[in-house]
Amino acid sequence: MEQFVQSRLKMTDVARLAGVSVATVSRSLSGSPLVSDATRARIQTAVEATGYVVNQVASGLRLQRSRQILVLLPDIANPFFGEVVLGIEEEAQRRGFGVLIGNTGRSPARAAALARQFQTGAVDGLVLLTGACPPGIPLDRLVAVSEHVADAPVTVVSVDNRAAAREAVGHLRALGHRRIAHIGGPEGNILTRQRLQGLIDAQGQDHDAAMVRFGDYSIASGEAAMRAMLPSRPTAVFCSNDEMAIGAIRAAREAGLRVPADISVVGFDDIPFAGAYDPPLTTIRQPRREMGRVAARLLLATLAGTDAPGPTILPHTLVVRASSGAAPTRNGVS
Amino acid sequence: MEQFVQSRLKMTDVARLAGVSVATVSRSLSGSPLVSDATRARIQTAVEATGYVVNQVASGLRLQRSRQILVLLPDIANPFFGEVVLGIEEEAQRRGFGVLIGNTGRSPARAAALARQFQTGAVDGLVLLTGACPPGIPLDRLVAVSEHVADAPVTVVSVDNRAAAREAVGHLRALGHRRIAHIGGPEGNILTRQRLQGLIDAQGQDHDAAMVRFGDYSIASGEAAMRAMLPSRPTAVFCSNDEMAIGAIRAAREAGLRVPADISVVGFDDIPFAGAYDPPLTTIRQPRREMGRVAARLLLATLAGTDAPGPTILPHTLVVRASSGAAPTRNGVS
DNA sequence: CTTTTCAATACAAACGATTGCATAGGCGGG
DNA sequence: CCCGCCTATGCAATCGTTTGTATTGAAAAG
Repeated sequence: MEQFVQSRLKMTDVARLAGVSVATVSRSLSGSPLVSDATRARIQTAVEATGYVVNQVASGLRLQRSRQILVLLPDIANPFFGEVVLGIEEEAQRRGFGVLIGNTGRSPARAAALARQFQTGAVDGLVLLTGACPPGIPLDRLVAVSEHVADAPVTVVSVDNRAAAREAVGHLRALGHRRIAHIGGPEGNILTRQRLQGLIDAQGQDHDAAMVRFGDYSIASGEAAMRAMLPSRPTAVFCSNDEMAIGAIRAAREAGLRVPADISVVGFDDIPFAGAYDPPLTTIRQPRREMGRVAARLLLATLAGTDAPGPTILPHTLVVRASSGAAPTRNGVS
Repeated sequence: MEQFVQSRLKMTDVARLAGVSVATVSRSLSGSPLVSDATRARIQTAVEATGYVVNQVASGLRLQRSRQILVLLPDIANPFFGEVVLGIEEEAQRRGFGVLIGNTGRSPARAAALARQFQTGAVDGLVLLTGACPPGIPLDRLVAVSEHVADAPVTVVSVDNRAAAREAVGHLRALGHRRIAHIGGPEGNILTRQRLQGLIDAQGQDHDAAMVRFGDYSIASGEAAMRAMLPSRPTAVFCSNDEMAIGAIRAAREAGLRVPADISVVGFDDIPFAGAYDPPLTTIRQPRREMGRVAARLLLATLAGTDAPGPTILPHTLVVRASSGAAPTRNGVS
């Protein structure tokens, strides 16, 4: 009834079985040319017979590297990150690196605890999907995605947020909207500022600072922000992510407005639910998988000492769906 | 322009600074009573002055444990898991354990690579949120959540899926529905079978095997399954998760049906988007955070050798929202 | 047949922390 | 005043790999 649990094998066990020293086993396993074919074969047999795998902890201690990277994200439940992580994994795997994920939960303490994984040698590098960078990480071991890191010249892989916002708002203006509200991310955040700036670029004279609110990227915060702005009678709202856009739609409906007939809504990110919502969300698609891939490529290149090539600003796409439509005419006749 | 990067400190550095041996530093840091208060204070000062943190890799090698647990999930983008992970982290943190997350992407190869983290001593235990258990992990280092593990008597923390399904379908029957379709998870899966059984329990004579389809928990698969079943004219559909329920709603609408006037939809899980959808989804809420907490508690207890107490079947809740309503009368008059 | 050379292997010292055991003082009792 | 005991500390082995430096044996060169 016992599960088959082999007691942890050591390299010495394999060595004994193959009739060689651990040095030879180690060299054989790491593909050194200093091992004869015959010996290599015997070792291979022994490894397979025992199911031995090298102890990464011991190896990591000796080599001072682990061939693992750690992805730090602020909220594992946020659907934006899934695809980014896939991109990272894809690229890491190709280079023989493993990927671990750490959830900081927006808590600096937890971020610091995870960063210890690095300082301690358990991982070789970090990909930050969160703006808060734990202290004490050398810059060449770090790449950020989407979020700029405060107070540190960390490489960031992202879209051109300002241009994307400009495009989103331009789309609304082309539909005749002028009274365009905005629900941004956390106030003060660089991303938030960039997207707001894009809105202002597009709105020009029509920009109304009273129709700007800030949320925390949650549905509830979008709902609250929208409710607060409804008295100003916007005909459209541009939201800094899709969750807040969904919240905005809910608030608008609660007030008896139809989307998009009475009010148009544009989101950001194109998370998987965006296209499935009713109405399907018009939004800015970020090339999330590619962003992950590029970030990993950059990080692994710097870890390897190679210089990291290629652009870090990736192209976004405006995805027009049913949540945005022509602005209502003044007398209510569309 | 250089970032402040302290070269990696070793315990010897701290020891030298405090004027003691590494042994004493080690003892002091691990709270041994064999260190005098004066020495302890001096060491503390030195640690703080240098910002030293112990090298977990070296420590792990010596101690043969890492105080880390690894959560394996099949799809990091699935919103079901977020809250579970939070529960796990909460409990782990309380016990001084760190939590890492591994994304298996339903690929056995990746699962195996992550399992190596265990075999290699980088993590002490595993929480599986995926049905596929990588081979070679001792049973007492494992706890599963929600999904049963095939072919192995692994402890599983879950709700009573059969009873929950029975309750969901009972709710529909109480609303007058008899022609109830079902979209399950992957065919053959234990979870899928349990929920199907609950449906059959509740439907009794009314159960129609022709109105059962299986999906892969994605919106698209729910949509496809629903489309396939619409010709059978169900008045309600019970889906094995919320994404597929959303897919079902989309398919129904595409066919010109109103939800819930023409067809009621019930989901499972109560993911964050369920309540925000239009219409808000009637669904079975799983106590996800608590499931995570219990799983972590169980795992850490067995790791510590303590016997793990308490139930592993947690209570679910039927959350009635607007996607379910009275069955339409035969002549179309409701 | 000796010497050089070279390929293949073994030896042993790291990597950085932990811990059993030895030891150095300090103190009380005789 | 000396001895034993106890407390606080140091020494050194250990965890499992990797790798620079022997070392071995055989083939090539003389």
